[in-house]
Amino acid sequence: MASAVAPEVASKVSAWLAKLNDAQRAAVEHGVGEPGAPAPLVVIAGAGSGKTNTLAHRVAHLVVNGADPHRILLLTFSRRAADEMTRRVTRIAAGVPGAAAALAHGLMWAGTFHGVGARLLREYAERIGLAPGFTISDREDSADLVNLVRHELGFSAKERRFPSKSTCLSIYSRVVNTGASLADVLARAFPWCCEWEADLRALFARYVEAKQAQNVLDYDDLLLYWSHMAAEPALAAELSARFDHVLVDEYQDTNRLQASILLALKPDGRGLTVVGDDAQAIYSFRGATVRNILDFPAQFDPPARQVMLERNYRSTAPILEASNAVIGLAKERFAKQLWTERASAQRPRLVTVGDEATQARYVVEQVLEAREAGMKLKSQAVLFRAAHHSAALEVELARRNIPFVKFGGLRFLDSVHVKDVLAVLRWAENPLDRVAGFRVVQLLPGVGPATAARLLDQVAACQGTWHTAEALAAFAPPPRAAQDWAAFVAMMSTVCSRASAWPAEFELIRRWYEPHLERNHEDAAMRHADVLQMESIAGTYPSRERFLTELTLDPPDATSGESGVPLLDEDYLILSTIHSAKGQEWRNVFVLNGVDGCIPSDLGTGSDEEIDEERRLLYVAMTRAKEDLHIVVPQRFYVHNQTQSGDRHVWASRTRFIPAPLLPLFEARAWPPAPVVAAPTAAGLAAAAHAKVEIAAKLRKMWD
DNA sequence: TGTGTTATCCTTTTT
DNA sequence: GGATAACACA
Repeated sequence: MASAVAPEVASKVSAWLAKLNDAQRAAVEHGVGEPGAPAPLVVIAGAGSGKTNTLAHRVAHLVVNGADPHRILLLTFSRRAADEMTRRVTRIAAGVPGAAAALAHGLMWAGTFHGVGARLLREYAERIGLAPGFTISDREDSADLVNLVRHELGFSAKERRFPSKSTCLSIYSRVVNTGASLADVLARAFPWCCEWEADLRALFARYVEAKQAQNVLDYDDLLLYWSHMAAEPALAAELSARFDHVLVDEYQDTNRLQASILLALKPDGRGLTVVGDDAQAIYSFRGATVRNILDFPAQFDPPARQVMLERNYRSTAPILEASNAVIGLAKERFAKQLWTERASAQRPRLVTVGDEATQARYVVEQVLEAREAGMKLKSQAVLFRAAHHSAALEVELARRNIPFVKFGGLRFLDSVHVKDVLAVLRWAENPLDRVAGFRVVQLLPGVGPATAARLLDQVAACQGTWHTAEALAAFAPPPRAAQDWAAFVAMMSTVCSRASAWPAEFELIRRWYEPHLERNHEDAAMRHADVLQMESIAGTYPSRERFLTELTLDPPDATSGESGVPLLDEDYLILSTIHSAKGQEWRNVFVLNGVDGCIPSDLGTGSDEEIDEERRLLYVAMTRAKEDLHIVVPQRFYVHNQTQSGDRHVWASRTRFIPAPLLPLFEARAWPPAPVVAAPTAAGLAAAAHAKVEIAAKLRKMWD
């Protein structure tokens, strides 16, 4: 194949190959130009080893050598990663005539497992007995449905408290994603729920029935249906033949179910490439298993080719040494030692501060200092284990008027008002979506769960004969809701019949919703602004169906410290959970709360595996830094979760992942620097007395 | 049957 | 310190 390439193209290809190191090049060229589909390949790519770049080059290389981009499936961890990859591939292949033309529409099949699953299922829906108009319910809606079922089965009235709706859903999800038995999952991950095994089984059975009756799929279903579809002999060959190359990024964070999909698509592994780093596996809480990548080669006969990328291009040597040392203490890991040529005299800093407020001030001052020295805010990031760890910092940043964008944690979509509006859309899209309908009708004053249930039964009963709006009009509302009923029916009938085009119907819904919003919420003005923002986002999607699907699968994940997201050309600081920071890098990185109880989280210290996962989390955080790394250790820590007694602090100790023998790899210091204390002379005492007077005066002045 | 109030849970990370 | 469930009342 390569020999068929024109000379000027060949020289361009060799130019980009020359920029890669030997291992990267081996990964890029593997099997390309040989007859038949390439043998299976696994790339173990250390942090900062140019993994994304290598994968992008491989895709581009395949395309330049004749692969059809429409027949390449690229599975990434997030939508953002997929877009980034598509951009790079297009850029690399630009200038190669045939390839550039083929890539004019980008990569058609780049996305997350869930996103691609949703697309395939819509396409094949009718052949697998699924109504093509299915809606996808997010975590919260799925939990609400579990809750409905739970009440229906009478489990809410048990003498001993039944597990909460979200616990039930987590258990269900884990069973589905790991392929383990319910008993195993309960024993290993939810030991306190073992006594409920039989009831849970009944609950899950009803939950599945309810989803099917309502034409709703949850996240897990997107994978589950895909996996069953790919295993179905009638469809397997067709699906498998559809893609010549399947490439998977971040393979260490995939679960058994996802691995089974890959295997069904490419049973002999030919055409399959997976990339990942076992040292960065941080998603076992959602069923991911590092065994997927470790056991990948032996799955095939002959075993998959294995390429290791160990040269780090990102961090300076001292940062890398410290990171290597931290991960080196893990129990089980893949032998690999990252190295770099980027020398620096600056070791990572281990900074002890008094408390969280001081930690916030330290970060802000260091950020501004770096900013003064010419480092943009955007090149700096603050990382933390849990979303709420940044609370004190956010206050300080707001106070000092420093713009920031936060990734991870609470989402736009989690707020009640956003969910209310989405529920209207989802109900219109899918009249059988009971969770959505249940939510919508109860917005009307005078309508509660009982009336809502009656109404929904009636809507469901006349499916096929009547439309939703007609069923609503025929319903006799309770007296208190009578006044609002006509407007409600009018709005629903316009939206259901699509009498108003997308996205105009959004405005219709907003206008209907406004009075209810104001009646139910004190802070209606702020919430109203969110709804308006959602309206403008909605305008960027071609249809209601696309809007709903993509919003649940890929919710906007950044929240801004300012009102409204900062403009793109504006400079802002990045705040992010460590999980959301995966795959990214910054020149200057701060890790908050480097203490036991935060990293590792005290909720994750049950088993050795859990502790090792927390260790990898710290490793991921540290390896995001290119030039400077600060791990901040507050000594005094406010206890959020305390019983009655109230205002307690706890004395925290440095994270166990940086034990004493590792300290020489860090520059340890305290902040603010301890003042040089002179012996208490008479003059000193006098000065101290003077200071007291000044403070007292200041306090009084506060109220002038 | 709907709603407002109080008590009690749980509290990580995300497609 | 926030959401959710049980409870009492209208």
